[in-house]
Amino acid sequence: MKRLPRSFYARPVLEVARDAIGKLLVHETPEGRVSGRIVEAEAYSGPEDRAAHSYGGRRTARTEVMFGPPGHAYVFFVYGMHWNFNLVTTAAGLPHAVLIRAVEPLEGIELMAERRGIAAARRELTNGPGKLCRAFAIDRAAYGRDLTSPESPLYLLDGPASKVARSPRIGVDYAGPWAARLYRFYDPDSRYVSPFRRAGVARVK
DNA sequence: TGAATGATTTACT
DNA sequence: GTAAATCATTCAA
Repeated sequence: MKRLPRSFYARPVLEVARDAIGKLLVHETPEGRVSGRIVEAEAYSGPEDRAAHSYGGRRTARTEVMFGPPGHAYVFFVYGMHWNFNLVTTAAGLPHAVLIRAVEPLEGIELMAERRGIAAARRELTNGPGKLCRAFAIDRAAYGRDLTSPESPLYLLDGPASKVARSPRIGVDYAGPWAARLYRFYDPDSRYVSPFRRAGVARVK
C-alpha cells in the first residue's frame, strides 16, 4: 500500500472530507504501529466559515500551517486536555482543513487500549476526536508534519470503499448559519462513529 | 501581563 | 440530564 499523494489533499475541502471516510490512518511510534479506518470527518472552510479557527483569515502561530500547502497535519489543543487532528487541504493560501473525528481500530489495538486506559473491546477507544489522538499518540509533535513525505511516521493509506452519510457538524452551535451546513461525513454502518447527538443527526431542519 | 475561552471527555446525579 | 477537569491560545490593556 502506498501513502496517499498530495493530489488527494489538493482538492476542495468537502471532497477531501467525504473521501477521507474509509481511508486508513497510520502512526508508527517507538512503542509500535497503530492504524485505523477513518469513519467520521468534518470540513472547515475558513476564512468564510465562522466555525473554523481560520475564520476571517485569522493567521496566528496556531493556524499558520493551514495557510501552507495541502497534505500537512494541523494539530491543536482544546479544553485544557485534548488534542485534535486535521488534514490541511485545498491549496496554499486557503486555510481549509478536515477534522478527523473517529476511526475504527485495525492494528495495535492493545497499544491503543493501554494509552487510553480502557479495555480493547470498548468502542470508546477511538470514537471521538480527542480519544483517537490519545490512542494514536498524536500531539504537538505532529503539528505541521507532511503526511505525504516518505519519512513521516504519520500518514494515510487508501482503504476499502465505504458508505457515507452527512450531517451538521458537532460542537459548533456558535457558528450561526454555518452550524447548519452538512459538513460532517460519516460511515452510517460503523459502531465507532462519535456518540454526540445521535438523535440530532436525524434532525432534518 | 492577565483574563476568557474552547472543533472534548468523563464522571457524576 | 449537568458539571468538572485543565491549559494553550488569543485578545485586550
